[in-house]
Amino acid sequence: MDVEMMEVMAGMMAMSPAMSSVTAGAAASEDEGDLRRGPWTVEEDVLLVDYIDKHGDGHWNSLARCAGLRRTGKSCRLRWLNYLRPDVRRGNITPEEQLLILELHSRWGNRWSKIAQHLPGRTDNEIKNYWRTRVQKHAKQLKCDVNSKHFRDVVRYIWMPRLVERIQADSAAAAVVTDCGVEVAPLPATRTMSSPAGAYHHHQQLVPMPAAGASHHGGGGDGDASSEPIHVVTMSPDDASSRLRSSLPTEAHCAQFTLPSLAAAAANGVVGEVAHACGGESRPSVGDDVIHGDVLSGSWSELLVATTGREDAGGLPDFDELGDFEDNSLWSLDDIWLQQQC
DNA sequence: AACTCGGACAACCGCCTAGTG
DNA sequence: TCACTAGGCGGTTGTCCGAGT
Repeated sequence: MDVEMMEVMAGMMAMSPAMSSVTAGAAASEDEGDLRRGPWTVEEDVLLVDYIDKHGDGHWNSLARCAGLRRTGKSCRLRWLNYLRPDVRRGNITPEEQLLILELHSRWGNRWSKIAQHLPGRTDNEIKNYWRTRVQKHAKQLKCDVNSKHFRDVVRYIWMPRLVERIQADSAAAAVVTDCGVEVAPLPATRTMSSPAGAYHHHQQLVPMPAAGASHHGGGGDGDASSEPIHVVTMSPDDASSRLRSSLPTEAHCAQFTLPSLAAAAANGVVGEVAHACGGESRPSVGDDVIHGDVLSGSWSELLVATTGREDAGGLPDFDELGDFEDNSLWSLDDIWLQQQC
């Protein structure tokens, strides 16, 4: 464990009230058997990070023993993957990420780890939590099941277009004001977003989905829909020193998203691309209200009235006016993008 | 100021699958 | 072929914290 890592750990302790506040609580269960349970202490985190730093991960059960951790291998693995891993991104789910989650969930359902593969730095746990707390909340407001056709319609014809609108609006603002030192052209659907993972430079591309099994997770790897074009977002950390600091919420960076035309997508098979911008000083981003919450914050009834322009919308818009689509034909970003262009 | 409630998220649990002897 | 083990994954629970009353 080098000094830098220790500094990072201290920073993480400072930013994680749960971690610091539960240290005493975790000790209460320390004597229950040989294995500890409950929240991890800073000391345990240091042990785990230190060991993995020196020996790498994997073989979690033996790793837990060798590292001197009185934890199950599973617990160590989870702690590492969901919290301590250097490239874990923390903070609010951006509109782009929301859009991607909605899109991918429409394809794969609750395949959280599979979805997470396309959102670098985001863990399956985080995406799962997002879905349960945000998306299912909206479904509940609509008094319908999250997997129902009605809710899928709402997502496709209201939520996702609004996300796209937000992304476009933010991109327009970003074209005027950017603190990244990078010229951002006012292209459609181009925006600058903020992210708490400030230490990273993101190179995000929407490219054809890689072959099944390319996942670092190794398990599963079912190749369903693997031939479909899909977002693949890659990230490359600048340097080791910044990695864990990326979890600090005060830092931000900018990344530029570009969603090219369908024509271009059809021509080269690339649905879109997200160009990287820069790291830099933290500042409130454009569309901060969105980034810190849902685009669909506010009541659904208001939203539906606003969308349909009818007071008597009756809870759901008249989707028949919006075009046909098969019941089992879920939306795609292409559809949303096309709709926005009309 | 005290209390309640809901959101957010870390952590655990149980099941499944792949690998190995 | 079968049993065992490790790892992965999705579902669920527990806890903290902030907003609202």
